[in-house]
Formats: sequence, structure tokens, C-alpha cells
Amino acid sequence: MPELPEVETTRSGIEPHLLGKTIQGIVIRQPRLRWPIPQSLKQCLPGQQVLAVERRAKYLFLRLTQGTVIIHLGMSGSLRVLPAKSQPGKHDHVDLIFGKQCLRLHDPRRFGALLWTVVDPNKHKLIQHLGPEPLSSKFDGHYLYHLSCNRRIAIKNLIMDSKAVVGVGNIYASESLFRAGIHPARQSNRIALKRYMLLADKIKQVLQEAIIQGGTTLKDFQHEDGSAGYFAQKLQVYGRENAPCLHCEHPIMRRVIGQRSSFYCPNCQH
DNA sequence: AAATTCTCCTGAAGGC
DNA sequence: TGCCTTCAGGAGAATT
Repeated sequence: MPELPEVETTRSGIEPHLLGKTIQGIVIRQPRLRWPIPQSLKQCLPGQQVLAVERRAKYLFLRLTQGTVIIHLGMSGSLRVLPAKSQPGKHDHVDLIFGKQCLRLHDPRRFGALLWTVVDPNKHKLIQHLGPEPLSSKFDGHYLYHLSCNRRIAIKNLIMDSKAVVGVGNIYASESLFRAGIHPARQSNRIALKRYMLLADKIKQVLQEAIIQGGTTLKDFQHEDGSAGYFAQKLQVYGRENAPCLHCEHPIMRRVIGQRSSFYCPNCQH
């Protein structure tokens, strides 16, 4: 379930614990994530220092002296900074050891990934074709409008396509379309520039609010109970099927679009 | 080329 | 209480 705000909150939460630290070793209890965790990390990592903790889309980069660890949390992954000797629980697949502390990857559904690259991670196969960051100036209404030209895809599927824009997952796609008053199934090429301007603004707004929210609710990355999951308290339509719309009180509808549940108000969104 | 479908996995929820 | 089935979900890969 981590969406971009959760990943960014994770990044800023673990960063102060890792910067400048030297990796002593790695413990891999379960290498079978989305892709196998490279066993070569056991030789590569020891002695390397963490120079930066970055995020691109929903990927995290641990920039080391010579190479980069790429981590994706999938939909159930989380990272914690814990005492290295603390007892691992079920689904605690990997520990990166930093002296008395460790960075522990927990991922029940194993849709996540932990990879290694010695070249620029932005040139990595999984990264290089990604679209712009939603919070960057490169992403705006004009960009979306030009992208939508001749495309018949439902707008919700377009904004969830990582080649179009990264970091907009199922939850925030529904939320931003509600705030922009756009029906999630509307064809992309049947939306005016002006409405795309609004949509881009709402995407930025919804993500930025959630990041700020996350900064206040998820600031403890050193304890198991530090996580509040995703920021459900801010959601206006997601998961609210049949509940009254917060604007007009019409029941919120749920409909599957592109294999994913979409929540919307049929009265407010067109 | 663009759009859709499939796939990995586990835990939660629902049915009986 | 407990077993079985169904479903959700990120996003790359495969297919149409």
C-alpha cells in the first residue's frame, strides 16, 4: 500500500539514521521478493558508506561509496531502523547491518524488491523510462494535456501509468480525480486543457498534503508501532463505497477500472 | 503503438 | 470454531 507519500516519509524517516554510516553486512532470510535479492550483496556491501538516501518514483536509492541499493516496498513493504540484535519476526526478509543498528525490510506479500547497481541508478532498466515526478515543475496540466492527445485510455489509468507520471497509485488517483471533479472512466482525449490544469494541481496537492501528514504521523522509524499505514484520515472517496459524498451527500460509487477499484461521486465527477 | 490482461504473494473477510 | 474461497493491490511482463 505504500504510495509516494509513504515512500517519501520512509525516506526522510530513515535518512538521518543511515547517512554517513558504514555497512558491516547484510542478512538475507528470504531472497525471493519480486526479483531475487542478489547474493553478491554479501560481498559488495561490507565497508561501504551511505552517502545519500534518495527517492525516485516509489523506489528508494541508498547511494553507497561504490554503487546503489535500489529498494521498492511493493504494496506491503516497510523499513525500520532497529537494534541489530533485535529478534526478527515473520516476513522480516533482510537486515542491513550498521554496527549496533540495522535497517530491516519487512514485506509480508513480497511484491517489493531489493536490487543492486554499480552504474547510475537513473540509468537502471526499471528507472530510466519512468515519467516525471508529480511534484516537479515538469509535471503540469499542459504536460498531461499533450500526453492525452489521441489517447482513449480512461483518465484514471493514464495518471496511474508510470510512464506518464510516477507515484500516483490507486488511492491517490481516486482522490485527485474527485477533487478535480473528473470521472475516473472519462476518456483522456475528452478532457479540456483547463480541466487538466486543475487535475495536475489536485494531484500535487493531494500528494503534498499526504507527505506533510506523514511527517507528523509517521515520524518514528525505530519501533514496530511507528507505522500508521497509509494516511486514511485524509481520504475523501477511497474506500467509502455507499457513504455520502462530502460535497453533495450522493452515495459514493465503486467501479472496477483497469482491474482496480475506483471510488467516485457520480454527481460531482463528470 | 496503445491498451488490456496476467502475474507474483499473503492476510483479511466472507460464506457455510 | 474452522475450513475454504475470494479478493486486493504495484507495476513489470506478456498478450492482444
